[in-house]
Amino acid sequence: MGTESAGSVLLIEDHHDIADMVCEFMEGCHYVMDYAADGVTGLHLAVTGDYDVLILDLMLPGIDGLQLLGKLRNEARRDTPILILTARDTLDDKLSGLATGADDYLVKPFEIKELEARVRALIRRQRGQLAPETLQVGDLVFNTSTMELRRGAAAIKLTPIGLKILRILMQRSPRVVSRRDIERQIWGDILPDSDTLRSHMYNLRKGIDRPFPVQLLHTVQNSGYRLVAIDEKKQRH
Amino acid sequence: MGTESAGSVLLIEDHHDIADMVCEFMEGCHYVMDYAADGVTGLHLAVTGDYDVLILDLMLPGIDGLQLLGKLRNEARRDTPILILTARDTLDDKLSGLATGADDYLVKPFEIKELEARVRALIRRQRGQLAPETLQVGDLVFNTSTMELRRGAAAIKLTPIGLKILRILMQRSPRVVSRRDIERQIWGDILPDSDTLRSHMYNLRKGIDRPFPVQLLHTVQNSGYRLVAIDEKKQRH
DNA sequence: GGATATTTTCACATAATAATCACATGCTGT
DNA sequence: ACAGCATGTGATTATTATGTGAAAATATCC
Repeated sequence: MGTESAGSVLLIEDHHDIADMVCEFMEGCHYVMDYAADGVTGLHLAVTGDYDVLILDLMLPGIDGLQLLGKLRNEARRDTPILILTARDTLDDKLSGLATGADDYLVKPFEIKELEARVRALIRRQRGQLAPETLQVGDLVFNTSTMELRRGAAAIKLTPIGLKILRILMQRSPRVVSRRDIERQIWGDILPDSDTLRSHMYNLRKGIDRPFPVQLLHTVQNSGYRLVAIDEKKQRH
Repeated sequence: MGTESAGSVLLIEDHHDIADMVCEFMEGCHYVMDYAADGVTGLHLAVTGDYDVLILDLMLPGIDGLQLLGKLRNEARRDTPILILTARDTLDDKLSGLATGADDYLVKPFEIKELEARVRALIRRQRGQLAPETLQVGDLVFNTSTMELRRGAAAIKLTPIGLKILRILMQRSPRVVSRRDIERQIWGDILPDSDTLRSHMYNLRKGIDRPFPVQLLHTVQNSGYRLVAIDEKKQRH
């Protein structure tokens, strides 16, 4: 069952030999390939279909590749990521291709592996798979891009510093994070006079743990704190 | 008015001559540039700062560029678009760079204009500027080509800056947009002396929220603002 | 050039958050 | 059991962030 698709790709290219080679290789990498040999067909497919990425040759029978690109972006208003793959290698070609709305530009002759790597990068970004915007520990979910925090169904409100501390703990979970580490990340080198962190940890715990039956935030004497879902019933030194 | 920023870019590069050249050119194109000459500084800036794009050299004093990239993606979990700019030109270098999480890879020596075009493409995609002409959040609809704005049946009139801010917030909805981010997109790096944004946010809120029962514009202390329709039901504290 | 619209600046109000403190509780090794 | 330190608890105070509204400065339009 390992045959999940790596993504669907439309290749618009009039050289059959190159097209075949690309399709074959990409299919070997689990992409679902579609193929158009001329601009009109290509544009039509690009508008109607739902591809993760387009690979576009610039010199096509029918419509010129740049025109196609322009139409797709400005008229059809599709924002499918586009990689231009062409023999045109002058600076101006690259500039106008990227300016018209392409996301990447690769010059022939090219390494097929590089093509695949660039396509993968485009898909990865499109899907937002780079850095998941949510951190999760147990049933605690922190969406760092909306700053929403919830445990199970309940929304939780924390203060800015509380959130910062929580983020650090979630990032390092299930490891122990030392007080000093937290302090340094929050305040840098000039720490407050008093042991403020204690209060913050108290309030953090009040927010994320007190209303719930299972504790996530654990104190490790003399070491620091750790955020973890599992119980330590097994721990019995 | 006039000096809108094209985006903020962090350049991590240990060759001062290249760095100077790049910064100078990019600033000429209205980018706000920041610069780190070694890996540690670069990583720190990348994690704490809030850039539209990173340009990363692979051979750095301190941390290796690939390590930096990995840490940024996997530990700090930042998804800032990254363009690798390096003299390493083997296929394997490119593959591992892209695989580790880079979005683009440009080999030295390079054309500065191509670098700029690629950076621009990354920012364009990140900001979703190919977005549909009508933006919608809840019952708030903004037609960006006619500049018409309405909430439900009611037409709303805003000032130019108000509209710009609103557009930024709508494009990124439901995400939090930091004040700094908004300020940079409106004023570039020469900000007004006073905290003008506050007034604008006040007026924006007056325009789009005050006459209506459901709030769309939410303040997130110490982070920024976000525009969302759905609201937090029950909160605990 | 004067009317109009927009932006910036300011002063003050309010809300939210952080620092500090005093005391309570709990753990650790002898 | 005890001393000594580490951490929890919660209230109080200080500080900071943001909201509010108007007035001054600036740009824009005819």
